[in-house]
Amino acid sequence: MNHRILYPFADFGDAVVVEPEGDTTRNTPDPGRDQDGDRSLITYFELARVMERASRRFSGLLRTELTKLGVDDIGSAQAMVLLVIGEAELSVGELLDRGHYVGSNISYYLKQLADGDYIDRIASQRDKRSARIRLSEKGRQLCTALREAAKSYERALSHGEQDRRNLETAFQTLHRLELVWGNAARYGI
Amino acid sequence: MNHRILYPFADFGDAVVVEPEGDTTRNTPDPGRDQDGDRSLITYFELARVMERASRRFSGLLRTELTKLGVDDIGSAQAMVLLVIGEAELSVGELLDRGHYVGSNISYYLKQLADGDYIDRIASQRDKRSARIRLSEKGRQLCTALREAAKSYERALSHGEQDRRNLETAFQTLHRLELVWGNAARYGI
DNA sequence: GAATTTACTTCAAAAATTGAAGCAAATTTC
DNA sequence: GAAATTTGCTTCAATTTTTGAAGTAAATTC
Repeated sequence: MNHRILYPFADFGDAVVVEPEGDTTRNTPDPGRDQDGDRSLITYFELARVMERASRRFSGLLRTELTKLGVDDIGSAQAMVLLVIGEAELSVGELLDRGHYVGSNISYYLKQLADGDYIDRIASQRDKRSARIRLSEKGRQLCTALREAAKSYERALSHGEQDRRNLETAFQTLHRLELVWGNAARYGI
Repeated sequence: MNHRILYPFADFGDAVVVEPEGDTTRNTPDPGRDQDGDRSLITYFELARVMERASRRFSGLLRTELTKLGVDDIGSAQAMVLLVIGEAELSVGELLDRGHYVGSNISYYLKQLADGDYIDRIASQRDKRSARIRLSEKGRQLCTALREAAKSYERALSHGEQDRRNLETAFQTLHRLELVWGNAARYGI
């Protein structure tokens, strides 16, 4: 199977050969198909785009859930932070590591979460600069409700062994891209 | 292999069983590992988060490239729109479909792209409401430069047969999530 | 030819992001 | 043990992005 030879047809610079392999979702954009009419190709650009779109949909779901729950003082991004915190009790720095957020950004979120009483700040004896953070009862309840809601969405996605593997593959792949792109940004090339 | 029984350990509502299977990138956050200490689990929340982070890194790369190229009148989001347009000549509506953008949003981007002379608007005889859009020479050159740049980043990601398949799996999985989450948002549950 | 629909665009307000600066506690250096 | 530096955040101001409502003009339907 010679794939190198197929590249010239790619709409974007670098592409990846795809075996169509009968899938259930025949609603796929099939990027590249129109260009060469024969073989489907995906690029990092397209992967980046689908990530963005899927993220947006996910935020949309969270927002819908929040609205349903009558929560209107925080948005999906803040809810996401709550979910990241989970049952843990951590400092802002640890949260930063966990979530790969930007410092000033998480401060902004935490302020809103604190204002809405979704989190508690516990002054630490050891280091008075960094308070520890954990969910308040209100925050915990919201998280539980969101997780509960997630379960219902999940039923729409079949949960066979193959699906699990695909999900895992997607996760690992994206994680790798995150690292590579992150390093590329920091150290060039 | 009974996986249903593993769910109770999930930190978030719904999880997916993961076979660690020796991978090269042992920098993985290993979500869930701390909770049960034995098996790694990933959830849709975590997948959504890694999508967001990877998207952010990608935008970062685009921004870096743009800066390198001396482009400072458009950002990564606008550059992405240029890449979506590619060689096509389409109406705003078609672009909307392609990119799954929000109407007012793409108007905003297109205005900036038009102001920067990255795109041409060609009045359509058939329907005077919708002009057709395509890259200007300047826009085309920028796209070419960006695609060229993408190639170098690519080398950091090995391109074996397995990698291709993983990339494809990731794409299909995210696309499916996009659809399901999108439908869920529109029609509830 | 009036009413409705389509295909956008514009606007204003809100939310999110960024980078620089600031600050106080902790640590290191002298 | 005082001064300088570092750490671990927070605050601020400026941008950028997103959203929703309203508007407009052309096309279509009634």
